[in-house]
Amino acid sequence: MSIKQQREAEILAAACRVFRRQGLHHTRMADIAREANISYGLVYHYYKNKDELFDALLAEWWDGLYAMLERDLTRAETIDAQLRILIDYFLEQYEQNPDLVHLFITEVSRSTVNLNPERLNTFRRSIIRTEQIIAQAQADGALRTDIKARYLSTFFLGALETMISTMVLNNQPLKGKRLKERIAENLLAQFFDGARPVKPRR
Amino acid sequence: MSIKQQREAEILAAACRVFRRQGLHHTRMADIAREANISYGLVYHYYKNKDELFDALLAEWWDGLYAMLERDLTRAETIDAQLRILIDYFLEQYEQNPDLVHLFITEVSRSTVNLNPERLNTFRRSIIRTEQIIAQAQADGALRTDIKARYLSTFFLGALETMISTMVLNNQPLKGKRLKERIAENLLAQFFDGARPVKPRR
Amino acid sequence: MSIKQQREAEILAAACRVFRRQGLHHTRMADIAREANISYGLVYHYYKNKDELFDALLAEWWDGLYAMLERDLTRAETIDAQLRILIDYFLEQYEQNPDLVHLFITEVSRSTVNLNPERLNTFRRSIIRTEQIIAQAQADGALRTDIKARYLSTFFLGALETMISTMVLNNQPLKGKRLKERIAENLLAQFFDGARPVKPRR
Amino acid sequence: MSIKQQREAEILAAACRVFRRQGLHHTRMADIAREANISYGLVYHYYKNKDELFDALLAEWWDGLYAMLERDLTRAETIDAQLRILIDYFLEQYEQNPDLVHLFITEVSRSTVNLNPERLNTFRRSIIRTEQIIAQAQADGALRTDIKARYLSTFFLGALETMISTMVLNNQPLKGKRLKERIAENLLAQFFDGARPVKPRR
DNA sequence: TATGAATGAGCTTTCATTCAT
DNA sequence: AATGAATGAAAGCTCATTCAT
Repeated sequence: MSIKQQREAEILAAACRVFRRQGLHHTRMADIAREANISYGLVYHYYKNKDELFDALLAEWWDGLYAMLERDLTRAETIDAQLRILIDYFLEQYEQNPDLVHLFITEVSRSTVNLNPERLNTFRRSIIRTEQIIAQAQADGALRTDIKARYLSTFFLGALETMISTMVLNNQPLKGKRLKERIAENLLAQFFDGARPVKPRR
Repeated sequence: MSIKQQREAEILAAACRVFRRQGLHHTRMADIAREANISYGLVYHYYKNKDELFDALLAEWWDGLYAMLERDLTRAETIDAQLRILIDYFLEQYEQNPDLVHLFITEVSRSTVNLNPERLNTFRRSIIRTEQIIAQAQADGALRTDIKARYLSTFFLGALETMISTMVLNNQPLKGKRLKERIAENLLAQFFDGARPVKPRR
Repeated sequence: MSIKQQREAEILAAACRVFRRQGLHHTRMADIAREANISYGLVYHYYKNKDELFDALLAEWWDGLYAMLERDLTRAETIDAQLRILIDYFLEQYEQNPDLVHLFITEVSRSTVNLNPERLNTFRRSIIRTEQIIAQAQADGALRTDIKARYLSTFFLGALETMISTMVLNNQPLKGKRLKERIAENLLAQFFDGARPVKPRR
Repeated sequence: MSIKQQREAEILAAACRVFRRQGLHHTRMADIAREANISYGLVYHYYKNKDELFDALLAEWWDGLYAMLERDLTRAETIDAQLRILIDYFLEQYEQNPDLVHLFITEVSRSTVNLNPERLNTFRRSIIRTEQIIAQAQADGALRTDIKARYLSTFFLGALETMISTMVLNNQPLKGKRLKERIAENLLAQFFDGARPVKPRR
């Protein structure tokens, strides 16, 4: 990793921490520079402006999400496995980089004003991709068809995202494989089988 | 209704429209004044500053939500009826005042930086109240107990909120009793019975 | 006293109290109205604007001071009696209306920006008048001549004014004839005989 | 002297000039910037706000005054020498930096609203210190004791301050050693020996 | 690469004053 | 006489961004 890349990573990491603490709009370029222990002029040496810095910060997240959707999801065979992959991806991301996920949740997932058109497009494609997976499962007879794929998909993603949000907003760390597994299983159980008292299927 | 109250309502309505169009942070007091066809000094005559104006705007929403929780939810007998009330409340709010719900979704539901402590507290109590309802239903044998009330509650609220969010972010109007009913029923069906192909219960 | 005059007096009294508390430049017209228990629109009914209100407030003080100089001072025979009259006038004014004297000391005596040309003129004439009295006493052989009248006058007025200022700034009330007498006698004693240990004159 | 210190000095000097011309409350930050030939924002780069700028301006004056009191006054042997030092300090300050002394006289010496608590404290200590010197001289038999130290001190400082004020308010420059000496001697002569025609002491 | 001085547009806020009622 | 709604000029202050060094 070159010195330049190192500096860029440092700045991004610093920006991420400050954004989490203060929110995107209450963060000054000077705050980021101070957090990174550099002068604020230098931030501009690496990033053209605040928007570009913010965008660079999201880039890794987006790229990872989209790549995952294309690669892993397509490969998985059952809808159970596919949704599990989706859940695991988010939980792992949160475990590894909670600040970045926090940023996504608070500044992006519910408002599009902060996104440039390209990112917004990636965002929409991700959601549509999930919907397609659901629709395919319906066609395969693996999911009920009396609820539109669009709704099922919304319900699933909403539950997942809110799960993460709750942890984010309460500053809950996500430590340990066991906890992640339980969350994933609970979410899938509710999604597939519902919240009614468990009756042995068949 | 006094002139004062009328003006306050006009300003709040104008603010709501502008906030929706431009987002909280990209809205200037001058924008609100222009939208309300008054001088910007007058906005300050009625509201001390932007934060207080924003807070006043949320107050109706919060007060309505919390009052509903206390009144209607407690009265309803089954968990099905209770959750239906919750869903209906949000859908009706969105139907009647989509801008305000938009504001809630984009500026509040996923970030707490814009909230003063009192509002934040009301917010948290609402979530806890929902959790209590779920827990009670578990105790009554109406909901499965192998998933914590906290998780079930999160999944439900997440699905509901994302449903609304999707409409909000796509600027979908919600017109007509039929559409609201279908959405509510779909959400409840998924939540209670799961996404698996429908097998006749019992 | 007509109702109109009563109202004007009330407003002036209220203004005087607020000016003392907050200073001329930190006082809003609304503050004065609130202190007088009237609407701020009404203040404008009686006084054209803030400057005119301030000027009206000073008018009594000025008029009294100037009249006294013309009337009493001229009549008194010795320089001792004349200066005593001057001192008594200030001390009595302070006793009766400390807020007004406070205003004079803090907002007028050391800065002329707040005065309109007419008032400024009266102010200057008062000082010149005092100087003339001193000069006359010098000519009569009652005061030393090796110090210019201008200086002697300055020293005397400065000592007097600072005496009052000290009481003003420390919020000392001036109650009782005895205290006033002692202050006056001390001031005259120092001015005439100096601060050296008392040696019997003659 | 660093560039930063230079700029700060420039801004202070500019502020001092504008304050003198327009008065503290009629001076805009923009006026100061224009006077210093710098951009508006740069003033804020160096001083947080107008109050802090004003305070920084007074700091030199205060610090000098207080240091002088502690150093020179304590060292001088007779009360004559001590008061002469006090007078000389003010006259020299005025000669060197009339604008700053003007500011002190017009905005500070007669009103405390513009002072922060720390400066106010220093101000009060200076006055008390002078009083102590007078009291000591009384104890030593060098000054009369039938007038309280507090009054003698007030009379002296009042005469001195008004002397300076008169020059300040009339925009009299103070040029030349001779003039300063005469003023000082006159003031001391009046203070010590009084205004009566001179009778040879002893 | 690095600094932070310098800029100024743009925003919030204040408040004297006017005016309809 | 009385009110307080309404106006908008005039400040104060912020901060993204540029630029000389």
